[in-house]
Amino acid sequence: MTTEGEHLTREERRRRTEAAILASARHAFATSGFERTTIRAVAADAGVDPALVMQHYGSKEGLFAASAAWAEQHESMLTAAPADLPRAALDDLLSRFEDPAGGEAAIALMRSCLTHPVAARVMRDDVMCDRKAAVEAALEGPDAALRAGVFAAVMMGLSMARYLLEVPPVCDATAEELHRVVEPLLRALVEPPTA
Amino acid sequence: MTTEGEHLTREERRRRTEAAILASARHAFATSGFERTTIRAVAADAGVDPALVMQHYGSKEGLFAASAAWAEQHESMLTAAPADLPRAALDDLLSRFEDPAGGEAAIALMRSCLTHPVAARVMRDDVMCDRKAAVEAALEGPDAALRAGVFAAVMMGLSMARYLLEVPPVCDATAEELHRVVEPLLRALVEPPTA
DNA sequence: GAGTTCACTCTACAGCGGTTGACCTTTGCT
DNA sequence: AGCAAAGGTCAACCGCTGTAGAGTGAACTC
Repeated sequence: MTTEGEHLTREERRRRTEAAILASARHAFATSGFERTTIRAVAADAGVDPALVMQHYGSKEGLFAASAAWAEQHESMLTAAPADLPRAALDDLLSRFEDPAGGEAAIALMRSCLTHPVAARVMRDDVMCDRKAAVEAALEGPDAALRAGVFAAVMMGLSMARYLLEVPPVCDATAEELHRVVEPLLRALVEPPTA
Repeated sequence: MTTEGEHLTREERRRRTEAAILASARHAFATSGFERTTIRAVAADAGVDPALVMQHYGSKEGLFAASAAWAEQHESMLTAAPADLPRAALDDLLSRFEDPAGGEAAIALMRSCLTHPVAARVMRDDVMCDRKAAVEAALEGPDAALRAGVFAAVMMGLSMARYLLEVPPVCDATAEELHRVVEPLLRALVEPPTA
């Protein structure tokens, strides 16, 4: 493809096509999941030959690994006091998915995390356990580990309902509404079990 | 297959092999998702020729439709007072997934609900919206619809973390521990927002 | 300005997987 | 017994998809 821009250095060309391929791949993986996206479709969308995709990323697995990613969680998740955790976690979720590139990468990971072994491992060990650890560190009292795990599960359920399944009331809600409804819920997890 | 039982009527034979195929299919779909399970594998596991599967269920989609299902929710979900909803919902979830056949059918549906169009539709429109409606009917106050939707999202997140992704602290917890940790959380959603 | 390198394309292979139609074999009816 | 029907098998087709290898033309080097 390479629009009619002139005088592109070789490396510049390479970077552009590589970026184009990656963008198409992210979109395809985020939309259709790993199994349903074909190298050919990605290549066509990027205006490129299928074989070129292989040359750049080695294999479909390699392309997926480069496309599906979970950006670092915000520092606020790690440093927040228990009382501030709910807000920090929701902010982290919202900003992560609204980011244009990172959002699709995150969606691509989630989309396949129930059916693709590597995506499942990343989701379980990296995303969920990191989340859990961050929350658990701030918790006290009994069931701290389980409460942290449930915290992570809730965030995952919300993300999937809002961005992947697109369940009506959740995917249409504004950020404010979500804060209003979800934060009290998370607070019930984070606060030491009253009584 | 057809173990060495004697004198089976034709219809009886048919029922048995059909049941064997369905059991294998449920297991395969629940374990690997729609795209990764092959008719051939299902047939082999059931000790049957692949073509027979087609004859019984018409197509892979038909087999999936027969395998992935979401049993009716317990009446308690529909008749519970708001204060009892959390317990009813958790009981519904736990008993649904521990049921030997229904559990795999439910897992099969969830496993593919992010990547298979029909499964996604069923999950969104039937499961989530029914759940939401049941909860919403019991709620009052502002954001009732959204709170009901978030309620459904939380249940989905828990199910996936526990039965599909198998995230450590959540999948190892006993029913009692889950009740102890999750119910207060749901109560925060169900109770009218205490200003 | 000639040769090399590198991005890129074309063509083809090989395997898999859903699906089909012809065939066999046992059951049930008369 | 004999015929029809239904459960079940076998072999094959056909399209798709990941992947590999040879080739091409433009960009860089000297």
